Amino acid sequence: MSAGQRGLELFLNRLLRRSMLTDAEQRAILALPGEEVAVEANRDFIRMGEQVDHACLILEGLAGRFAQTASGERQIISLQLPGDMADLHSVVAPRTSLPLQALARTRIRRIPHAALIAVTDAFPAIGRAFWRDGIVDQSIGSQALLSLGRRKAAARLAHLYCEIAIRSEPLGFSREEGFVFDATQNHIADMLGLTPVHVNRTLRQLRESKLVEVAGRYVRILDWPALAKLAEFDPTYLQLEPVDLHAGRG
Amino acid sequence: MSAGQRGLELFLNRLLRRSMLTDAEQRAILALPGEEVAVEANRDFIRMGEQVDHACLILEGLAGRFAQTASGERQIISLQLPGDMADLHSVVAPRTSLPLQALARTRIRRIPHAALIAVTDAFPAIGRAFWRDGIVDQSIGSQALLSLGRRKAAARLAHLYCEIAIRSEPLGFSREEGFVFDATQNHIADMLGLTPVHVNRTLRQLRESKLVEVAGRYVRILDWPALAKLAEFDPTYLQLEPVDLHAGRG
DNA sequence: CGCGCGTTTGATCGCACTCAACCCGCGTGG
DNA sequence: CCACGCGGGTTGAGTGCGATCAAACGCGCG
Repeated sequence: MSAGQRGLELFLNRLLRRSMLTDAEQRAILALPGEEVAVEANRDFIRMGEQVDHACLILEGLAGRFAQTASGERQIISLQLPGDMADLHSVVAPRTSLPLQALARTRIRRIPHAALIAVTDAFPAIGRAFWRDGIVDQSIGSQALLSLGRRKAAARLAHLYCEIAIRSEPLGFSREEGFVFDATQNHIADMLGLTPVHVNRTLRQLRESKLVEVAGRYVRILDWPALAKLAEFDPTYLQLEPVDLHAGRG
Repeated sequence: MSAGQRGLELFLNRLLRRSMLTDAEQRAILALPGEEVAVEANRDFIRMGEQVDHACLILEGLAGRFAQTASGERQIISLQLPGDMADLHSVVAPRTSLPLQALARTRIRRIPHAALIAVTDAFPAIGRAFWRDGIVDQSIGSQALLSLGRRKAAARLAHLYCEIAIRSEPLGFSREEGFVFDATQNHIADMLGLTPVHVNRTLRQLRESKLVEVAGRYVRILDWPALAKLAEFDPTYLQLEPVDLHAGRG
C-alpha cells in the first residue's frame, strides 16, 4: 500500500474507534485525495488568520496548535499525533484562528476541503463522524483546562504522559514498553502552563519516584498505576465507544 | 410569538452570525420541536455519564459545564448564555462525559436528537452549521486555556468580563450600559482556576482601578479600552464571519 | 430572630516563577 | 583538529502570586 493510503488508514481507524461506518463510507474515506508535505521542526505549516482550502492529516512526527499572549508567551492548545486530522474543523471554519506548528520533523498530507465536503454530502454519517471526531479533541481540551486550572505541576505532567501513552497505542506503542514523545521540555512547559525550569524539576521528581523513564524522545512508564493515580487519569474521555450515526438509529 | 419560538430565534441568530442558511433551512430550524423545562440554581440538568436523547437550548439564565478532580475541586469548562445550545455535540456524542449545571435559575428547551438528525440529513449545510457552531465553543475554550496557562488573575478576570460583554450583546445588552452576569464569585473562581478569596481581591483591584462596576448580577464596564488592554482581548475569536457551507461554494 | 450563602478582609504559607549559571552534544567553520 | 555557537537540559538562590486558614459582615429568608 502507498504511503498516502497508510496515512488515511490511520485516520480511518481513528474514526472507526468512535463512529460506525459502512463499507461504502469507509471506501470513500480511503479514496480521499491529497498531497504529502514534509515540515521541519518548529515551523508553522498553518499560519494565523490564513484562509485554507485543505485540512492537514499528520502522517509522522508531532504537531501542535498555539495561542500566545502579547508578550510572546505561548500556550499549546492541542497536540496532534500521526493519524490525527489536525484541522478537520477548517472544513467549516476555513479562516483558522490559531497557527499549527510542527514540534518535530513532521510529514503531513493535505486533503482538499472540496473532497471532504463532497464526501460529507454523499454520506451524512461521515459528516457526523467528522463532527464527533472534533468532540474528542474538545474532550481532551476539557481535561487540559482541568489540569491547568486545578492540578499541580506533577499531576499535570503525569496526566500528559498518560494521555500520550494511550493515544500512541494505535501507532504500535504500548504503555509499558514505552512510546515516542518528541517534544522538548520547552514544548512541555507550553503545554502545561509552566516554565521550562519547573518542568525540568517536576520531571526529575517523576524520575526519582521511579514513575517514568525518559531517554531523549523515548518515554517509558515504569509504574502505570501510580502515575495514573497521581494524574487522576481516567481514559474514558478518550475512548468514546463506536456510535451509529446513521439516521433512524435505534 | 411563543416562548419556544423565541428561544429558537435566538439560536437561529447565533447560527446565522456564523453560517449562511437558506430560507428553507432557517424555517427548518425554527420548526424544531422541544419541551421547556425550568432548572433551579446549582442543579445539574445533565448528569455525568448519562445517555441523552435531546440537546438543551438555554432560554434564560446561565449554565456551565464542569470537570472536577478527585478531591472535589471544580473547573468550569464552558459557559452557556441564552441562545446557546449547551450540548449540541450530544447529537453525535450522546454519552456526555461532563455534567451540565445551572449556575442561576435557568429555563431550557429540550430538543430531541431525532429532530436534529433529521434536519441535518435533510439539509447537509445545517449539519455543517452545527459543526461550525461547536468550533466557536472550541475557540472560546482555546482562549480559556491561554488564560489559565499564561495569564495572571487580573487579566483572566478582565478577559472573562470582556467575553461575556460581547456574548451578551445579542441579548440586548451593550458593553457600556452593562450586562447581567449571574455568577457568584465562587463560580468565577471555578471558571478562572483561582480561589474565591483571590477572585474577590482581584475584583477589588478592577473596581479600584475604575475598570468595571459590579452590583450584584449587574456588571458595567467603565473603561473598555483599558480593560481590553489588560485582558489582551481580541474579539475575533468570537465573531467568525458568516461562511457559506453549501456544497460547491466559491 | 437565627441561619445560610455570598462577600470581604487579614495573616501566613508554599508552589512555581525569575534570574543566573553551567553542562552537554552537535554541527559549523576556521 | 579544535574553536565556537547553539539548542536543550540541569541546578541553585531568591522572589512573588495566589493558596490557605481564619474570622467577620451583610443580606434574604424561614
